[in-house]
Amino acid sequence: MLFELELRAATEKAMQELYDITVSPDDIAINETRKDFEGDLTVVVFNLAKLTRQSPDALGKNVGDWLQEHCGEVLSYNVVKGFLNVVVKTEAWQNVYSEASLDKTLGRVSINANVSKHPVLVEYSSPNTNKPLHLGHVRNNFLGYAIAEILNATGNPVRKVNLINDRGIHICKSMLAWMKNGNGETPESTGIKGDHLVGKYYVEFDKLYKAEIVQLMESGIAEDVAKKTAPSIIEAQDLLLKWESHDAATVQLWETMNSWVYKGFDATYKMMGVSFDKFYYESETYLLGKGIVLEGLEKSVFYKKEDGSVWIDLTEEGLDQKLLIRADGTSVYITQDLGTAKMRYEETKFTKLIYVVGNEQEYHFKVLRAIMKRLGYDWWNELQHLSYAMVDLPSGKMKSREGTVVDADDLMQEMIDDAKKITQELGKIDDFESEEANALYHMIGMGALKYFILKIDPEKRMMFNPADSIDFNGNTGPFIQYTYARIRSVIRKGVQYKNLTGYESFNTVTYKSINRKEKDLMKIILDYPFQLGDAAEKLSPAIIANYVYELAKAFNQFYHENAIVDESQTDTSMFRMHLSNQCARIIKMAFALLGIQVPERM
RNA sequence: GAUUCCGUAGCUCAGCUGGAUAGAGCAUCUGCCUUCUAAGCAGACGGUCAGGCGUUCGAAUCGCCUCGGGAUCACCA
Repeated sequence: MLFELELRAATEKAMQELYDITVSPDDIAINETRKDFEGDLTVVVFNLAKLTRQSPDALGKNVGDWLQEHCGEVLSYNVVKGFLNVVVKTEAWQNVYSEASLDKTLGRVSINANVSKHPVLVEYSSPNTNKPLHLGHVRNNFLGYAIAEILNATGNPVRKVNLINDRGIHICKSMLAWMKNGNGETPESTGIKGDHLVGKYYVEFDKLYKAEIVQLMESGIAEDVAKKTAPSIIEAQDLLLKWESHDAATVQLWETMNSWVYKGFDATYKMMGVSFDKFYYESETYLLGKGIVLEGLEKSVFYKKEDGSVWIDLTEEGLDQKLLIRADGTSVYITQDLGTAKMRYEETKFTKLIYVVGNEQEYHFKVLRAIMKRLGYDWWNELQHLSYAMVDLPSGKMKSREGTVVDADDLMQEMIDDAKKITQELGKIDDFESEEANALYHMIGMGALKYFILKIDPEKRMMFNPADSIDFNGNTGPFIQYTYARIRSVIRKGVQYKNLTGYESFNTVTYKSINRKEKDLMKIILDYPFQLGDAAEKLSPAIIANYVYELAKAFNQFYHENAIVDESQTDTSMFRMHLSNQCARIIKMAFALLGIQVPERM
């Protein structure tokens, strides 16, 4: 909040001079003044009053007098039931507004001036190559992309990385089913997108496997035994062993099927509008942890059991004993992660490594941090887990093996189709060429989907009901895109018909008759850098999303009560054009951070 | 069982480092397009902030307990 720090400091000084009492700045509570009272900022004086043994009202009055006398920015004040409401001079708002609008980034650099040259790594997406992406991945991808953009906007160099899980039993299952029933099918021969084709065989494998289990159980075998001894799972495990021993035919099929999947993922990522600076593949990193294990044993951080398995005891940290190397010498998932983290640090000297991963892996990342700390890497604390909750369907959890998923490609296509339908019904862009129109449908459909997902706090589980389509009215992406398009339209008309050029360099300080809605809008505009800083600190794109909504709403209120283009009042028009333009700039910039584009017309 | 996250209007969500009368959107109902884009604006309706106890001048917000939901506690990844 603008002027918060100044007011805090001034209040502290007032207490010192008036009462000779030293208060810590943390003890001074400052809020935005509620709409129903006069004022901009409010000092809550109850705890200060206690120190002076005065009534809150009397103290409020004394401090208010002092502020009015000593602070150039303070116009007046009023005290209501222990709340000191301070009115900041309009001139002061205008000065800051004028300065901020000259800044191309609207104040972003000032937030974080002394950042390191070393990058922040954001790892997200991290798909398995045995099935197409679904709604859960959509949340991951949107979040990861947005958080990388937000960190970048606050001055951090960012690298987006993707660790693809391309090896393991899951891909062997798809391979096996394809070998048995594939008849040489390819994406080209079937016209099916590569990731979907491979996913189809994964589901087939699972059906067969389940049927075998049922059969075994009917012949009197216990469930857990049946699960381990079903012929198809044995075959899949054999296939994995063959892969690990570099069997040529197996490796070739693995490469072929993975290449189908990558082609499919590329298309999906492109549709999503997300990108990566670097891809890592688990088939290349899964052996990296061995060095860490040796190091841990040497430092006696790890210990070896009689069977040869390697462990760490984390009970002091409130965690458990954790396995790092199996008795047969193979490594487990966390061992790979330890090795990968170390390699990345050596490569990049990252200032932070942010893992965008679902909250079911919170324990895993606690363990990861704890082990790195024990091993003495002082950057252990820079490993951060951006944890997000699952997406719920009304029917319960999504299970890709059972086919109860919302497929990412289908969902995006539906959103774009809905956008097309609604746009055509409104009939505002009938003059668009088809290519231009399709780009707009894509923009709106994806905007609706991204905003729908990103406006929700990552920590909270979100409910998605495929039966109710995502809204295009109210607190939605299209509402905000629409506000942008409307501003652009008004500005175009102002320039075209009323010759209001040069509004961008209009000296806004000279405009004296600011009204209530203009000021409200100005205050929200000036809050942008603070919101951005908050979003970066909390790793929460939802803060940006909710802020832009407030901004768009404030603009719409202003728009309805004030004529922007008015030939008789050039100054007023110029000021309002300037204000509208600033508003549009922020909407565009902030939405870009969320990966959402805005149209000139819709 | 242990750890952890969550529970706010019929539905989807803000607000949570303690502050004034708890906010939006959707849904339902009512107004506003021969002035700049009505995907908009204005209004009505809708709340025991899961429940209880405590701390405090003050609790949706902090602490404890209970209830309800999720996740995790694997020689899976």
